[in-house]
Amino acid sequence: MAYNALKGIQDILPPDIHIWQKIESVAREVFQRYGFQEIRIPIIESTDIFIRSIGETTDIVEKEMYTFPDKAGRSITMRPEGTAPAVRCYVEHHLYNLPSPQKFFYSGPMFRYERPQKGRFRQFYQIGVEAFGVSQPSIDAEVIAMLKNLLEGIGLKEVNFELNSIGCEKCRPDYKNALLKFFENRLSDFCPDCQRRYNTNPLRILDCKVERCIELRKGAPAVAEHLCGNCREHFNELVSRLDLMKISYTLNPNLVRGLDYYTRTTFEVTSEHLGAQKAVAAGGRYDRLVEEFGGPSTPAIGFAIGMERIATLLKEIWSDEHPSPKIFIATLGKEAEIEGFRIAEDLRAKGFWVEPNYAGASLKSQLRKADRIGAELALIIGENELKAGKIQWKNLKKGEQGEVEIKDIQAILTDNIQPSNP
RNA sequence: GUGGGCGUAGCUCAAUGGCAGAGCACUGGACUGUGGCUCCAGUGGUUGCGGGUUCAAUCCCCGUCGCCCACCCCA
Repeated sequence: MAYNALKGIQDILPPDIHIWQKIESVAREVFQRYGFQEIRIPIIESTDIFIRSIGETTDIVEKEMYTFPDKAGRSITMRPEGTAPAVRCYVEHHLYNLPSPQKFFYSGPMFRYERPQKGRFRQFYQIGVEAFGVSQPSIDAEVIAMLKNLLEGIGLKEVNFELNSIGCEKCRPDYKNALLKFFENRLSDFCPDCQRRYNTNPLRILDCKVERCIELRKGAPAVAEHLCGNCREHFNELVSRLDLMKISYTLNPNLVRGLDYYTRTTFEVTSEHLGAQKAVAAGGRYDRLVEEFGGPSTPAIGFAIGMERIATLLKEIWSDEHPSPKIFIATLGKEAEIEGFRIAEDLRAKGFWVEPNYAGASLKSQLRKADRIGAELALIIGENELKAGKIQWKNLKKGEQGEVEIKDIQAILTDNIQPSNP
């Protein structure tokens, strides 16, 4: 084997690709009902865009970005996530001048230079949505409902919605200070990672899995108690909307997003059927980001779905469903092969998936192939049939067989198979 | 970046310091032009790569590359 795909980067082939297509088609259908329109945005951007939005001290920016100089020496980065490019797009095209809200979705690969593991890759695919221009919590609830409908639409069950508010630029600093104060004099008892987090992202200490740290942080100030009036009201309203829609969720005060731009609402959908990387979708508000990118103050909210993780879950549900040919044409001899070629084109024009026999082979091996590729109907053309202007047909699922004049093929097809493939 | 596990046929995996195997898949035959089931045969390997120990290494040792899982972090 001369070449392999790069570490953490994988090919997606049939039959897996059919699961991906299913996810994408359901997503499009759901997004349309909620008025989210597709945008196509680049996979490379100026490096600054990600540093400014995600945060200079985050792991993503510090060590996970594919960054390189282009031929003119500009620093280019392959997008590690989609929100920052979407916001850049929104501001660049002055979309804030259009009626508010503007709601978009996009899909495609993201890139992070990480050590791969279950559910984590260096090139991974997301479907992302962003809604600009609404500060009311109703859109938070709507976006979460849309995500729920999407996941249900593709048949995904047994997922948990987790919800939190991390406050706004007014109340988050207060909370952070309260947290720092709480950890200050017992910091040396925490694990090395938490001691590092104390400086980089103290909210993350709340999420540490080390048992000693879990014990030590009991009694730490809760974010809910430090939200300002507006943020508390926003969160309460969101929660009551979700209750109204009978969407079940778990309040998780430790749900901290790693990206700097998040404000207020954060949420995550997790599954227990995955490995350590169990979030299948996640998102939140980023009310400051548009302004930071040079646009007018514009609230916004979005989420991203991890395609590989969803596909992993769906693989179990969607085990053997994949498209297969409807008709196989088996022929014996050059003349028959040419006639079969003509019939194949005719049937394809009528919308059927037709597989011919390309190379000469025994009828036995041709029918074996027809069976193995999952064809429903075999058409057999040999010397005898050519002379008589007829073909043999065989229903491979039922085992029934018969003979029909070539001009009457259509009747056999409608008796034996569906008129077209999905 | 850190830690652990694993690399043998297309796939899933055996094996022993002494001829490298099975199942599945693929091709053909039993059945001159009729699939699935059965039976038979065939194709397919520098045992990831490099070095070392040894009369002899797929096996033991060292290095290296790759994959997997976990930590960190995140979709």
